[in-house]
Amino acid sequence: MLARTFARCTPEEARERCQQCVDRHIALCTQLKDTAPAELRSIATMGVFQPHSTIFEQEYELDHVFVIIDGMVKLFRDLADGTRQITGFLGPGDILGGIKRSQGAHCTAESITEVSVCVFPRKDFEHLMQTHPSLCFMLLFAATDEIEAQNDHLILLGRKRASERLATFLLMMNHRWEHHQTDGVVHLPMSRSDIADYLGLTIETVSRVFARFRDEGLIHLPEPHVVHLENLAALYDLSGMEDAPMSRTAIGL
Amino acid sequence: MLARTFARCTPEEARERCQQCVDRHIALCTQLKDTAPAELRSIATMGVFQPHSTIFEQEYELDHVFVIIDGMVKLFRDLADGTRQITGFLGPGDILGGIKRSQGAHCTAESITEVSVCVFPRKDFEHLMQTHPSLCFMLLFAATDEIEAQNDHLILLGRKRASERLATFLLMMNHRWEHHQTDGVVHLPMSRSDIADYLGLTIETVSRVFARFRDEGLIHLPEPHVVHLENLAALYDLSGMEDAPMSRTAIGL
DNA sequence: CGTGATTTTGACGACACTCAAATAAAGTGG
DNA sequence: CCACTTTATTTGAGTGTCGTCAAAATCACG
Repeated sequence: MLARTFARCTPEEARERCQQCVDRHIALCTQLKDTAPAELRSIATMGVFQPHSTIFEQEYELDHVFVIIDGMVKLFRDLADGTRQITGFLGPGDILGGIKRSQGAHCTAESITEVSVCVFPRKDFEHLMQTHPSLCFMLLFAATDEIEAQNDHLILLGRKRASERLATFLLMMNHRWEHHQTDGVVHLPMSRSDIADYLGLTIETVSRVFARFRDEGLIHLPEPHVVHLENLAALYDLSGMEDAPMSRTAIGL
Repeated sequence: MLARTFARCTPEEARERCQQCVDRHIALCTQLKDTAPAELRSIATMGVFQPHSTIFEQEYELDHVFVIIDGMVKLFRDLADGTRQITGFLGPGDILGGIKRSQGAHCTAESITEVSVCVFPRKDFEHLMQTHPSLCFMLLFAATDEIEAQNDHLILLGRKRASERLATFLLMMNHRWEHHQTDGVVHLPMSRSDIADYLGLTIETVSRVFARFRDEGLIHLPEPHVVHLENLAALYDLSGMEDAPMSRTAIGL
C-alpha cells in the first residue's frame, strides 16, 4: 500500500536533499547534539509522495515516522456521517507518524502538494528515543507545543464566527513555515473544501467570507489559491490574536 | 498568589494520601520503575484546593507540576470578547502544569470540587525527566494520547450538532476516571455554564438538549448534577462513537 | 424562610447550512 | 493551441439550528 504512492529517492538525490535540509535547519536532527544526528541519519531513507496521495490512513497500522522536508500535508478524520474534520496542515520540519502508544493511526495523512520526506522505521526510531534522552525530551516539548496549538484550534471551532476563523487561518498560513518575509503574500495549496473542513464550515461559507474580505479591502485575490493580505491590522483584530503564534514543530499521529 | 487558595497537608495527612494514591494506582509514580518513584516522592508535597480556586492562570508563570489525586479541575481560556472555551476536565491521575517549553501557562486551571494534589517543583521535576528516560518516555506517550483526545474534541466542536455533543460528553463523563461500574449513573460536578463552554454552546442550548434527552427517555435527571443514562445504545448512536474511549492520563498546560 | 444564584422554559432573530445554478479553472484529446 | 469535459469556486435564495433576550422556576445557602 505504501509502495504505490511512495517513491524512494536514489542515493544521490537522498544525499542532496538531506544536505539541503540540514543547511536550512528544517528537521529535528539539526537540533540534536552528539551522535544523535548521525544515528538518525543512519536509519533514515528519503522519499517523495505525489500530490493527493495517502501517507497513512486512520485505523491502519503505523510503522514509520516521517519528517517533512518539503511540501504540505493535511491531517484529517472522516466521520461516519460522511463529514470530515481536518485537524492540521503540516509542512517542512513537521513530524508525522508512529510516535505514540497505540499501533494504529488516529488520523489520515494525505499530501496536498508533492511532499518529500525523511523516513524512519518506527522500531528503530523508538529505540533511538530510549537511548537518546535529548531526542525524547525534544519530542516531548514538541508534543506539548502541539497540545497548545490544538487548544487554539479548539477555541477557533468552539467560540469564533466564520470571519474570525478565516482571519485566524490566513494569519496562521502567513506565519508558519515561511522563514523569510514573503510579507502578506500567502499561497494556499489546499482547496476551499480543505479550508472549510479545517475551520468547521462549508465551502460556500468560506467562499463568501473570502469575497467579503476582498470587497472590504482586507485581502486581494488574484487567483483562488493566492491571497495578498492588504490589512494585517484588521485581520489581527478579527482573529482575536494579539501577536504572531510561536514557531514550533507540529506532530501528526 | 498560590498560597491564598492552596493548603499544604500536614506530614501525616500527606503520608496517608500518598499511600491511598499508590494503593489505587492513580498517579504516574505508580507506573515507574527503579528509583524513580522514590525520587519523585522525595521532591513531592501534598496539598488541597478548595472548590472554585485558581490553580494557575493563563499567561502567568508556571513553576509547579501537579498530579491530581482527587477531585475535578477545569482547564479553560478566557477570550478578549468575554467568551470562554473550556479545553478539558481533569480528574484523578491527570497531570497539570509546567511540562512545557515556555514559562507561562497557556490555560487557566480552576478546581470545580475540592481537589487534592501531589505537587512537584518544576525545576526538580524537569531534572528528574532528564535523569530518568522512562519518566520522559511515559510523559511523551501521555502527551501524544492527549493530542489524540484533543483531536476528538476538535471533531466534536467542528462537526457535531448540539445533541451529538452532549451525548458525547455524557459518555465521556461516564467512562473516564470511574474505575468501575457506577453503571449509567453519572455525577456532573460542573455547572451548565461549564458544560456549555466545553461543548461550544450556550447554557440555554445545553439545558434544552438535556430536557429533550429526558423527554425522549435517553436519560433521567433526578437533579441537575446527576444523570442516569437510560439508553446507552441511543447515546452512542448519537455521539458517533463506536466504543468507549481508551483510558489515558490527561495533561493540562 | 428569604435571598441570590443557577437552571429551565419561551419567543424571536441571525448566522451559517442546504439546495441549486452560474461562473471560472484545470485537465484531455485532437 | 484550441474546443471540450470535468472539477473547483463563486453566487443566490430559502431554511434551520442555535444564539440572544427575557422571564419563570428551581436550587443553594445563610
